[in-house]
Formats: sequence, structure tokens, C-alpha cells
Amino acid sequence: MASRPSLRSCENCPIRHNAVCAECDASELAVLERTKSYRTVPAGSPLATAGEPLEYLSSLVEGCATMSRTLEDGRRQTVGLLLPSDFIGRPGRKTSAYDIEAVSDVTLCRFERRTFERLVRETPHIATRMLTMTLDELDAARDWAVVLGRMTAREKVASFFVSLARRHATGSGQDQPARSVTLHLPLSREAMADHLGLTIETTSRQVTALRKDGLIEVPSAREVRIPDFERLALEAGEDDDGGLIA
Amino acid sequence: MASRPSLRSCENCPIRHNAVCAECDASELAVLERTKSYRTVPAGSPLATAGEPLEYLSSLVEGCATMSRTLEDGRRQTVGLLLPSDFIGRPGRKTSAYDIEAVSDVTLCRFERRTFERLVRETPHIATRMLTMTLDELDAARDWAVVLGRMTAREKVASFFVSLARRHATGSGQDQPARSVTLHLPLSREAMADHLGLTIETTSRQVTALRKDGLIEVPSAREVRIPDFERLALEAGEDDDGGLIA
DNA sequence: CGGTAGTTTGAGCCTCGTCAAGCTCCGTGG
DNA sequence: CCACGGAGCTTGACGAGGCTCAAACTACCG
Repeated sequence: MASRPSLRSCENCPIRHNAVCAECDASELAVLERTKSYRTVPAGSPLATAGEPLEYLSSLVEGCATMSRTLEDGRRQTVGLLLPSDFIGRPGRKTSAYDIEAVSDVTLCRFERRTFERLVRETPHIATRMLTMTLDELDAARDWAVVLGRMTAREKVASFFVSLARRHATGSGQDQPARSVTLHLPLSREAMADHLGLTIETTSRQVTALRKDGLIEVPSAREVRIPDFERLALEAGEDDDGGLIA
Repeated sequence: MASRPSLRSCENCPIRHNAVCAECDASELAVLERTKSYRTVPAGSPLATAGEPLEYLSSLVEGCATMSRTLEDGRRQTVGLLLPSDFIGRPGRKTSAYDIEAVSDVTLCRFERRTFERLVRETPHIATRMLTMTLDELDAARDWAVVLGRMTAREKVASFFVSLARRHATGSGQDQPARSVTLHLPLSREAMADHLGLTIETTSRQVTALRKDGLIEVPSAREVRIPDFERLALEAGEDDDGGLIA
């Protein structure tokens, strides 16, 4: 959680090979190092507000944030879970379409919006990486729509743990989660509920049910151990290839 | 529905200014004209199958298609409604992530996948347009997640008509639907239900309810007239700016 | 030890899904 | 001209899954 000693150098950056800069060569990195700036914000702070100007575009370096929209009557839906290497903001747009909130202490690698827009225009390696990342996010958003639209509460909760385990694995360079994994939950039950389109009570009940069925262990409210990943993935409505069951 | 007489020329193409080619200049269009080919497919035909190779990337020129995923037990969720100017397929990926099905007779402007990938690499105007369109689709997918996760059946159906009216308006060059609009529904009740994460029965009941409340008129099962767009938008959980109520 | 935020559990209700029947629209054929 | 049949849509009755309201439990912190 603490900042790395030499965060200023792109070479040692923890998200060097996954973020928007992933395809950049040494000379392009040099340009980025001149224009970037870091900012850390404590858990609970807003990083952006729906409809409000967003002056900086950034990569999330450390921590976790949620992207959500809240309706007048208080209903809230999280539309994206932001983890290290994820990009925040949209080049070419002055305002944020969503509320973005740090759910843990967060470190950002920021670029002034106009500067970054120029970088996208003039650096093909950034433009192509940006496109690839956006296409990946689009697939993820559509996959999540299947969860929101068609899955039961139990499947939703199982799907959430499965996707967290997957991102944890790819984040640490594996391409498949190990058979058994222990996850730290970045989200409270309430934030999980907002992500899953459920109430906090239903979410909690389903966590309990999965635990009683031996599909997960819950050492503390913010930790989940998955003893058999494949079995949980099946519970989430997937086949063993990791695709949704055809 | 019938093909335009001179569809071969990009200049008169109905989606010239909205599709992936929108930013191209005359010389770039000339390249596209050499490599593109048209294909028409009848309503009900598959354009792609989840997990199967997709040889051609294309722009939808005329008609309507759905992008969906079906679970083993038959539950289906539509994750995108494809209308003229929408892009089909993902450069850099050999297979389709979703089932894509023509729901009306469809005309496609196609490019062989490898050819198009080269075009994206070598034509900045295509790459930037591709990025803009993908970012727009991402926003649309996230907005739809709010509908799927947090809206009631009534709000879902109202939201669908509202978004159809908006796309109808922007497709015909306005930026706001007129106060009263008549829509042809491209989707059957079943396809609507799959898009909304509802059953066909609930969808039908909510259409009836909106009609009885005077929010819509239903001259035939495939037509909807919206007498007061603002009033329907409010029913869909939006404020008068077209954003979701803050 | 008391206070508070987060979580879990319980009881009852409501919305939406399920199952089933009936209706409308059309095309076909007697 | 009407009987027939099928697909798509609507309507009804009923039940279940998830939401609401409420209370109790836990962990953490002053």
C-alpha cells in the first residue's frame, strides 16, 4: 500500500507493462516522464464526479476505485471496478460521465488533459494501446451485462469472486488463477451490492450461503479464500474454459 | 429496406459520416473502395457465432442486428443493438466474443480482417475514429448496465423506447428527438426481453401498462408512438437533460 | 467500556418469473 | 369465403427470489 521508493521512474513502475504506456519505447517514456505527475488520495475521496469537469487523465498505479452512477432516489450502480493499470477519464471529453471514488488509498499517474490528448494524437504507441485497452473494457462491460441481466444473486456473487481472482492472477503475470486463492476484497458489502445490482442484505446472505456450501471460506469480512477455483467458476455459470457456458 | 442504387460509392453511402470511415478524406476513401465488399443477409441469419472465427470485419449499412450471449440453460442476454454505422468485429481478434444475428434484412460493408487491421495501423483517421466509436460504445454499455442492474421492469421498457428514439434522432441528424415520435421496433418482444434482462411476459405487460398510462401508443405490435418524449424519459428515470437523474 | 460503522440474520412483502391459456394476425388450402 | 394452423403477443393465476424493514452481532477505536 505504501508508495514505492522510486515511483518517478517509468522503468520500475509497477504498471509499466499493462497501462496505457505499455507499448511505449524508451524515448516515448522520456516524454511521459516529463509530463506526468503523481497524486495519492485517501480511501473514500472522489476522483471525479459525474457531469463535472475532469482536468487530469490518469492511470491507476496502486489501490482500487469504483466508477458508478447514482439515481436521484439513491439507487446506485457501479459500472466499473478500477484496479492498477486501469485508465481514468476519456480523451476528447471535458467532463466525467461517472462518479469515480477511491475505495482504498490510491496512487494516480496523471497527465493534464490537453497534454494527454496531444500525446494520443502524436504517439501511435499510445493510441494503439488506448484502443486495445478500450476494446478490452468494452468486452468486460458487456460480459458484466450478462451477469447483471441474467444471473441469480448466488451466481452474481460467485461471478464477482471469480472475476476478482482472474484479475488478481493476470495482474501477477499468470494467465489462470491457481486452484486455490485467497483474495483481499477491495469492496465493502455495500460497494459489492452496488456492483452486482443487489442489496447489501442479499449480497451478505449469498456470501454466507456460498460459505456454508464450502465453495468459499471467509476468514474475515474483507477476505475470501477460494479452495477450488473451478468449482466456484461452475457455480458462476461458466464452463471450464472460462467462457460462459455455451 | 431495398439497397440504394449506387451503394458502391462511399460518397453517397448512407453511413458515410457516422461509420468507422467518417473521418477519412477522399484519398483514404479510395483505398476503402478498393478493399470493401458488400454483403446482404436475410433477417434471422447469424452474422457471427460466439467463439467461432470471424473472417470479415464490417460496418452495418442497413438493417438491424443483435449481439448476445446465451447460457447453457437457454438464458440469453443481448449486450448490444447494432444499427446503421455500427461496427462488427474486433480488430486484432480472430473470433467473435458474441453471437451476432440479423433481426432484419441487413447490408454489411465488409473488409477482410487482415486487410482492415492493416488499414487501422496505417490510416490514422481510421484509428482515431475507431477509438472514438469504441469509447462511445463503452459509455453506452455502461449506461445500459445501470438499466440492467438497478431499474424496474417498467423503467427498463421505457428506457429502451427512449434510447431507440435517441438513436433514431441522431441517425437522422437531429441531436434531440422531437416531442412526439413514431418508432418502428426492430426487435420482437422476445428480443426486447433478452435486451432488457426480463421475460417476454413481463415485457409485454409493461408495454401494456405504459400504453394504458398514456405514455406510449401501440398502433401495432411492431410500432410505438411516443406522444411526449420528455414525459417518457422521466418515466425511464432520467432528468430533462437526458442524463440519468443525479 | 460505550459508540459507531459495517455486517449478518430474521420476518414479511412485492415484483417479476413460471406455467398455462387465449388472442390476433396471416398465410394456406379446402 | 371460411376453416385451419402456426407464430407472436397478451393476459391470468400463482409462486419464488430478492427487497424492505428491523434487530442483533462484530470489530474497531476513542
